[in-house]
Amino acid sequence: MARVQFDKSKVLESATHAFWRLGYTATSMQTLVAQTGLKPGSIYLAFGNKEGLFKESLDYYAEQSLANLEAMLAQYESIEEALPHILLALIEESSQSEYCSCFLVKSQLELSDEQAELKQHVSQRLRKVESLYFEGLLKNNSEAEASAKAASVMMHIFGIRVYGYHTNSKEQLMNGIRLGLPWLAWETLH
Amino acid sequence: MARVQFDKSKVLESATHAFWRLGYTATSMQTLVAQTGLKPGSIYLAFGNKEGLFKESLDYYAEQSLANLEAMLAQYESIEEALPHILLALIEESSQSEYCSCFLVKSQLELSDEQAELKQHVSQRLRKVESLYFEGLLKNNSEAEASAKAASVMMHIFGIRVYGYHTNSKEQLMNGIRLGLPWLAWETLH
DNA sequence: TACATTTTTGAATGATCACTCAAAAATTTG
DNA sequence: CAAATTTTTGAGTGATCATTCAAAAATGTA
Repeated sequence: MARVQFDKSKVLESATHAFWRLGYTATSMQTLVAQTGLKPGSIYLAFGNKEGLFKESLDYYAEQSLANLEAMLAQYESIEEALPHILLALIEESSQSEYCSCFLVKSQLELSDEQAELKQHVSQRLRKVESLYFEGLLKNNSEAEASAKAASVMMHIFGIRVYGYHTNSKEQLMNGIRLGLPWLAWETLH
Repeated sequence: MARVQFDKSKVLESATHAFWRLGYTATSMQTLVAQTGLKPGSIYLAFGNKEGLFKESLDYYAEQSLANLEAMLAQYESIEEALPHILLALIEESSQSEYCSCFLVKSQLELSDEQAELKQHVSQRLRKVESLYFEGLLKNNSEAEASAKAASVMMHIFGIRVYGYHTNSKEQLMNGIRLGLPWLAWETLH
């Protein structure tokens, strides 16, 4: 019956989906066994334990997010032009049914000091996103300006991730974002 | 041995602390028994079940937060003057050790669609906070302006709650907030 | 083909989960 | 004070938790 090595990215896809939707603690190994189609032993051989599978799921998600972000940034002349499209996409996403906020943000807030190592793992991925914005902003801004603007962008993204998870008002989110980020090139958003 | 009815607010104080720190799922009834000093039977008689205790803990926290917010607002002439102090306090809070973000924000993000009722319970308290800002902003703004500004304030607060949970940079947070909320009366901040 | 190695299988494990309930203690009622 | 009612006690419940491991199957190597 046993086939050769399972498709790791398919397994991570379904594990990520489960962890993202339910959270780390609320996702049981039994759920993961059901969702991935793997037997317990295979999961433990490949990932060590539940925490190992969670970490790899986080990385799987983070890599996809960063790649997606870099692709968006590459499409536009400047980050000031790209960000309105990026933020609009986040707002659109937040109005979908079964919206799960951001896996990284949810995980960051779920983990307590008792899981310090996991928490740091998540923080690192979030900082990577911020540094991507920071680097882009350095083109047209001083270091101090770029730093403040990157922080402002991150806070607005976190805002969308939380606000969009409980309210369902695209217009309200758009108005808030436009007001808080007036230095972006909103006019290119036709 | 049995004393008369336990001190409900003391019990809610410790239950809130546990739920806030660890999250709903990761806080076991055994932990709650240990933290509150109550025996399982007493908890179930008084609160029905774990979810009941969680709801009352949320209300306990939300009422304190709202009271605190109203007290801050009452201290200043306008909300534009009060908000810099309120936000500064949130930033200061985020740099403390054992910082747990915001109980409402954490709970909001932890709960999935399978706990729709609880999720709505949390959303309601968050909307109450926003409406408080909205009402205050109506004094000096049109309805549309007040609505957008309230959304912007909420997003910045969510931003502080998430950003402050993983980074430890008061200065970075302050710069981001000042940049995103330029219509506040920052000059009155000494 | 024969043997060694790797991978999968899935029932079983002890620990911990949310929760129960009959007995005991404290309080209220008459 | 005695009976009725309310509250507390805490050991015990079945369910579910993360994890294990010996046997079976598949693959690699000669």
